[in-house]
Amino acid sequence: MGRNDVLDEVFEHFLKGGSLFQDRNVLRNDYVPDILPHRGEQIRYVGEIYAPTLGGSHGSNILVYGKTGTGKTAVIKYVLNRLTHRACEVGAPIKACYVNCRLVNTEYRVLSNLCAALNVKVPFTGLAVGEVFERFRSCLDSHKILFIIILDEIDALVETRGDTLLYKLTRINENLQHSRASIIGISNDLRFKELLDPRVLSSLGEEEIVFRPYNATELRDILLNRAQLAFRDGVLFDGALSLCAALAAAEHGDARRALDLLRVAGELGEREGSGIIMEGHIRLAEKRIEHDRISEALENLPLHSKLVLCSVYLLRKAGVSSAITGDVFEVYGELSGQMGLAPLTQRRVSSLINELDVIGLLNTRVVSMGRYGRTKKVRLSIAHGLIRGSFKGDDRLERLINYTPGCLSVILSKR
DNA sequence: CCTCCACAGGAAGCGCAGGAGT
DNA sequence: ACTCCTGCGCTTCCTGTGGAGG
Repeated sequence: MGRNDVLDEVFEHFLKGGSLFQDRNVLRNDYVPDILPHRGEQIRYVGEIYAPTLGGSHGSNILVYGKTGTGKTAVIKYVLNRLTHRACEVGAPIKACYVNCRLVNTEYRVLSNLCAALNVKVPFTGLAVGEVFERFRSCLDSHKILFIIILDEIDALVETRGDTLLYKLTRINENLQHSRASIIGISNDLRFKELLDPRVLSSLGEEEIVFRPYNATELRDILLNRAQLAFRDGVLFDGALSLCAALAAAEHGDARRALDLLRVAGELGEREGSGIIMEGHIRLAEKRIEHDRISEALENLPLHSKLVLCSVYLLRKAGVSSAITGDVFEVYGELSGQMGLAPLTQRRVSSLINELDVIGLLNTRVVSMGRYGRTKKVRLSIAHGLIRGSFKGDDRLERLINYTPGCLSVILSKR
């Protein structure tokens, strides 16, 4: 004893019940609760579609739409958990496989995940897609089951890879003797349908379900349910749930967001040693979540993207509030030179700028300046301090952030 | 109304790493 | 050892375009 006083203190504090939490896992976003408030209708609908499978008939394909945090994934997972459970009891051969297409974002990897669900090992690269598909098909057939494939964030897959995999999957039943496959596609993007081949759409969209965003009252109910499981009694100030609900409803009714707020607020309160979660903790949590999101994104950026970001920053510092692609590329080129790197092409840099826009680090807008061309206006959409902060620790980058590119004077003189 | 700028962004394809089969 | 496969990051080449200025 005595060596690690600080840690011992932290541990003791935690063990003695300094924790506000009863079970913090309940607030994690992969948790599937026993009760899904305000989704009874959707649960019933999905249930009705799949109930006949317990009797041996094959299920329809479903398309599920709705923005993030509207309960799509939770409802589907919930219903299928219950279904497979029940299937076990009555001896119906049903198996479900969940794949998140944003994480597993190529045809090949999706297929290898499906194979893994059937206990078939597939190398993570090396085989032709057709070969993997064939292995999957024959293995599925030999299992003699109904295989329910859940493709979450399916829009991400179709946007980048097209719908060939979906086409093959929707037609796989034609080549199965003993098994059936059924597909549930979950999409965040309501316009997702437009990307699909009509044949795929008609097959995949046999049934469609749209999840509306939650309003503040509904979010409050969800939070109430979870908070009762997550926290000890009496640690939330009265308006806490309403505040989280209101903040999340103001975005677009994102329950995940609301739960994150609550969890982080709890963690902040706990660390502070406060016995109760106050409004201030929630406000702080909101800032913290945003801050963490950005720093994490910044730190994981590839080097050239950092240079692009740095270029926009330097332009801004020199007084160029909204730079155009050409300016950014010029500064970027100079920075690459300083680093001793071969610069990427303007085409590539243009794509990097778009990627940074998607992550939310940059703000871009395509504008036409008439005689002076059609281009993209680029602005930083985060605080400057965050960029400087994330470059700390790498002296090459730290030097760049204080560098004054020679081309700046030319750019400035043009406007 | 036409022109023409400064790009946007699609398409194709290249070189590489990592793996399978032979 | 060799060939063939894929995904990935990138380049090259390309066509398309909104609107100020003539």
